[in-house]
Amino acid sequence: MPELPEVETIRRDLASAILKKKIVELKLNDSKVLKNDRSFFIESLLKRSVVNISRRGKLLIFEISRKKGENDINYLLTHLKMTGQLILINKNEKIVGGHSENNDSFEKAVGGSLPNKHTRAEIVFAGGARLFFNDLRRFGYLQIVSQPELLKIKSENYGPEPLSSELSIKYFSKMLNKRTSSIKALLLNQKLIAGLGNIYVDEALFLAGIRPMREGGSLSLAEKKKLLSSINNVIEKAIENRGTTFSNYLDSSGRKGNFSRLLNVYGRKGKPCNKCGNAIEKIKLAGRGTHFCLKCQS
DNA sequence: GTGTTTGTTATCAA
DNA sequence: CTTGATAACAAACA
Repeated sequence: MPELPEVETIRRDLASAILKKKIVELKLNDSKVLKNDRSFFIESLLKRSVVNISRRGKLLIFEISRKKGENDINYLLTHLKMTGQLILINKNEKIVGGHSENNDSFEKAVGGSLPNKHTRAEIVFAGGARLFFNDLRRFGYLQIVSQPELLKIKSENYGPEPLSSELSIKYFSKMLNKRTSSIKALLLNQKLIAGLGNIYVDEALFLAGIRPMREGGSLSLAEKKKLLSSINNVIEKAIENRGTTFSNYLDSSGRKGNFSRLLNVYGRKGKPCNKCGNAIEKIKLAGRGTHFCLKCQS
């Protein structure tokens, strides 16, 4: 389940590996993941290169080079949704392996050698590097958009980014004002705040000492401040640790994230709270598994 | 066979 | 128009 820190980790790794390299071959195995016409998709990418990689929330944005005489810039959007992976295999790397410490877990998480039955698309770069888009459940997608389309998507679908100046306490406070939804549901809403998913919402609420089922509008200013800094804190630390691997997230080298061992509540049902020792509760809220400590969160 | 996992959108309701 | 709640999607696993 890639959320902001996982997508950011992939973005950084790919940026240092594939920028300016020419795309020499495309293998599109599953038209369901393509949001464009197949021939348009190929024409938009083949014999071009990626000149920049950015991110908005959990959406990865590849800026594609123009050909001579072209004025409009196209972008390749990639959303990994729940089980999507982007794995880059360099020329002389073995298809499975290359990561000698955890070959077994790599192969298990990827679903075998590459490509495999979950490989929906493959991009081959000049020099031999291959980028595999794997997605077991096929919720993820690849989409070519123009610059105006990109700007529309970025502004209409996503609220402020954590760790940005746009996510001020003034905005955050106003955003929660008079809201009757649970704070959990509000934090999961990408239009209100971008990039958080089920794991980091639960973690941020634990750090702030706030129960997930509290109504957004019921938070005091002090609680809002605490929550905002907890969100920024957990996102920052998770990026530093290259994200969280819970079920099948892997970074672009096929490695797991290191933040998993720093989780306080997510996936820790019944285990002792790291602060007080009480058992961690798990309930269903906003349609999602929700973890919290009854004693430390109020 | 049943329940559970979650990011996002569609749909319906108030 | 805004807000909120819920189902649906998809595939695998316990």
